[in-house]
Amino acid sequence: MAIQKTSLVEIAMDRIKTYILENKLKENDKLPTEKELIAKLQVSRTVVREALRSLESIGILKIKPGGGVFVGDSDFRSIKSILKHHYEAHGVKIRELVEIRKILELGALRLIIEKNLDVDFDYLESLNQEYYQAITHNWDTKKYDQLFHQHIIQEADNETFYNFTEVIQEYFSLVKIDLMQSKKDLLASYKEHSEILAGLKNKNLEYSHKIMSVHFEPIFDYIYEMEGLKEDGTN
Amino acid sequence: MAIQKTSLVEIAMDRIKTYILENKLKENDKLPTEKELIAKLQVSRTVVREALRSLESIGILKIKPGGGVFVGDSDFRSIKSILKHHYEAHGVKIRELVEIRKILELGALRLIIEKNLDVDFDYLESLNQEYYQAITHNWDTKKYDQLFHQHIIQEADNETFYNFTEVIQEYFSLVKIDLMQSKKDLLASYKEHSEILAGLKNKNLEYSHKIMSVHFEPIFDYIYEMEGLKEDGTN
DNA sequence: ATCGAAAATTGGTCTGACCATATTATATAT
DNA sequence: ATATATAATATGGTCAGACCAATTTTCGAT
Repeated sequence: MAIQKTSLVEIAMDRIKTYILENKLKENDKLPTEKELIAKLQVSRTVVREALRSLESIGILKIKPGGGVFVGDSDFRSIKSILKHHYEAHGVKIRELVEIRKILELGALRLIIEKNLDVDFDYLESLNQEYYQAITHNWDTKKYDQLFHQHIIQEADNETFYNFTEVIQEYFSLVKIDLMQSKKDLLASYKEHSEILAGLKNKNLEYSHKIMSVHFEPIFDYIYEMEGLKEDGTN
Repeated sequence: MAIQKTSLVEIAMDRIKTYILENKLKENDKLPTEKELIAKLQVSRTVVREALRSLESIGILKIKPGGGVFVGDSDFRSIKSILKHHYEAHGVKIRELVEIRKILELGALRLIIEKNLDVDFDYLESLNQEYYQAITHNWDTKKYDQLFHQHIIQEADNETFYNFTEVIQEYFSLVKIDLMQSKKDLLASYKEHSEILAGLKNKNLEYSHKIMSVHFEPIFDYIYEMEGLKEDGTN
């Protein structure tokens, strides 16, 4: 078993992370300057800078030239950028992402109903009405559809779940998918949204699950059609 | 709107990422040396090094002292380390993680049945038998239980789904949770595993979902009890 | 052809310098 | 006294050159 010696940069990274935790620094709080860190950690500026850069690239820090070093936002932006590169390098099967989204959406419905949560139906219905307006006015509907689904997940009262879903959604948005829905399809989609809300109102898990499944069907149809038309596994 | 000038390091990072993509470098493939990158990118060694370090910290590269720079494994190790820090800084509600796990496991069952996948029941049953042995011999059972669940997810034929689940699992493993199951509870758990497999064999989604839900009940009971005993939201 | 020592390559760290931007202090005008 | 413009300072960004440590390659002895 080869014991690999830890580099000074890694040690510095750990100590800076620990510094943040021990001092309970929150987002945008200021860290010691490079010069101070050099004194504290007793290493060269090279090491301090490489450590800071690394921590910045994983989103833990934010470096403002001329200003100082600050604690970064915990918005998982760095995770999204990692997935972006992973996608560009390896591709991803759209089918897999859609399957995941379906599972998550079904799961959100389950959480809402099983935990007997109060849902902001007024807002969800207003979102769906905007969706309807977009459909009838031939605007871009995708945005409104997405907002609706996103908000249902938000209603599941699970922040971690919501965060992960957002990451998946970001991943998903990298993939070009144009499933050219006719106005008839879109109106059906709108109707399904309404029915899902009805299912939620009645706390009918089975029904809302059924409708949500139907709601995903055209997407799967489209995907299976696509998969039949090409060989490479990048989409 | 403030246009922020991009630093040379960021530009270098982009160019190196692009280099990997354009040359279709795979895991462990070698990149140009620092010296060569300095010549290629026409920047100082400082910039090249900070760019390489940053790319290493997000898992895209792997730097071997004395050896060279290589493409990193795409095992999401960096994402896990980001989540680790996020957990240490913000904590996480166990309830949320368990809810997510339940949703994912139910989802896996759904994918297997809806896609009519062939499942390696022999292996799953052998895993469950090991679980049984561990229970009766008073060994540590957690490992075997985990293997069983992990493999079910693996059977869902969705690599992205599996990867995300693994990340969640890693996140989960950071949390200390000891739900002290009695031998009686464990035997019930073992039985439920068997019933889940039976449900899968019969392609009975409803049944396997029901058993899986029951399977999670003691965990939720434990968690709700815990939540009642403390106020801080860190667990 | 094999093995081992020597040499070259490669990344790791240190120092000191200079630049650009942001912040702070100071002087000035009102 | 306050507000504003200006200068001084602090901070991160980049560059250059040097030396160290680990790895890889080269090459001679066997």
